[in-house]
Amino acid sequence: MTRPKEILIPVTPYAEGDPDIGDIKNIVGFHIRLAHGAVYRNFTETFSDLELTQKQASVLWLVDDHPDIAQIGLARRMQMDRATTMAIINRLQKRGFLVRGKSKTDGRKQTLNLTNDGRQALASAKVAMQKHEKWLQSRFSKKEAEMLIEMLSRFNTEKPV
Amino acid sequence: MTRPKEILIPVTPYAEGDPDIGDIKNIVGFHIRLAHGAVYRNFTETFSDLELTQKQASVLWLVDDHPDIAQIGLARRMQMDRATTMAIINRLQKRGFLVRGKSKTDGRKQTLNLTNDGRQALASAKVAMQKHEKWLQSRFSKKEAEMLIEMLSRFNTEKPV
DNA sequence: TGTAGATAGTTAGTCTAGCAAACAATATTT
DNA sequence: AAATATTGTTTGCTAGACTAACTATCTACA
Repeated sequence: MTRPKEILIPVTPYAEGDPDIGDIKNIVGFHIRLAHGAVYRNFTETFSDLELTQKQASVLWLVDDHPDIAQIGLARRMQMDRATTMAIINRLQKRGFLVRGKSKTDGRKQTLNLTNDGRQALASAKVAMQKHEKWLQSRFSKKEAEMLIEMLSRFNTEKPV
Repeated sequence: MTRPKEILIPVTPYAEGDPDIGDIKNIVGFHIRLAHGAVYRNFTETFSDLELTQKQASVLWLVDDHPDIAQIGLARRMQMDRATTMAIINRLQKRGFLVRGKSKTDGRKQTLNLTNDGRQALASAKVAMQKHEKWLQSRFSKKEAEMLIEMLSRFNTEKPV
């Protein structure tokens, strides 16, 4: 492991002055991206043994929480389009973690359910997730974590009223 | 534009109880990913005329802020590896937005600088960024936005002390 | 009822991005 | 002087996001 001599923290907490964007340090989007990258890297490291990505683990989790869910339901919950969802489901199916079935109520839809292997993978994933979340949440008090989640969820609303 | 009949907001603000991860709704990583996705999509929409990605716009901005910066400097600031940085620089160079030069102080390094086209693209990007940030920050008070940035930046520290 | 439009899944193709591994050239350290 | 580190580069692989087209099915309404 080589440590860079100069550790550049590309951010300052915030800047004084008016909110216009003279400085990249004040761009919320920039910070979301950096944070996402850091979280992604830690996730990948934590899950390297399991060989599951964030998306894949989330899909396993959601399918387990919602048996017989259709791809479109997954897509909505994870805010992905159908094509992307297909690709992810295909990968998980190829590894034998879930199976597609026929919906009894809607001929267009299929049902998704975990296999035993899938359930086992999810169980391992939840253990790893605990470690990952610990890494994340160690940076925040419980109250702060709640606040962070609440603030992040505001991005997923259609439009602020 | 077809609107889904059922709009699924995949989150609840937070859940009561202890912080262990029985529920995907309490996973910070999950929310970061969703938020990042939403921000990314709005960015892409806002920047569709300019045909610039988040990364590309950020690189233009940083090169403008730091003339003669080397690729490795950019990589550190944006937390990318060298290979990824290469690819992004190559794309921007191919479009004539920046040029590579020779560093006078270190034979291994190259200098990056914007061309006139690059400066022009950045100027347009900053205008679009203003719109994008407005979309983002409309969800937050000024104080909340500052808090959010501060909290997000905690992910980019090595380890919490 | 019958038809037009919406929805769900699928496939193919394109693009960005991340990363590992290797290599050459240059700097730094010992 | 030799060993090690750093920087840029190339190649190859992977995941993921998106568009466009197509089929099958369902829904709505004239």
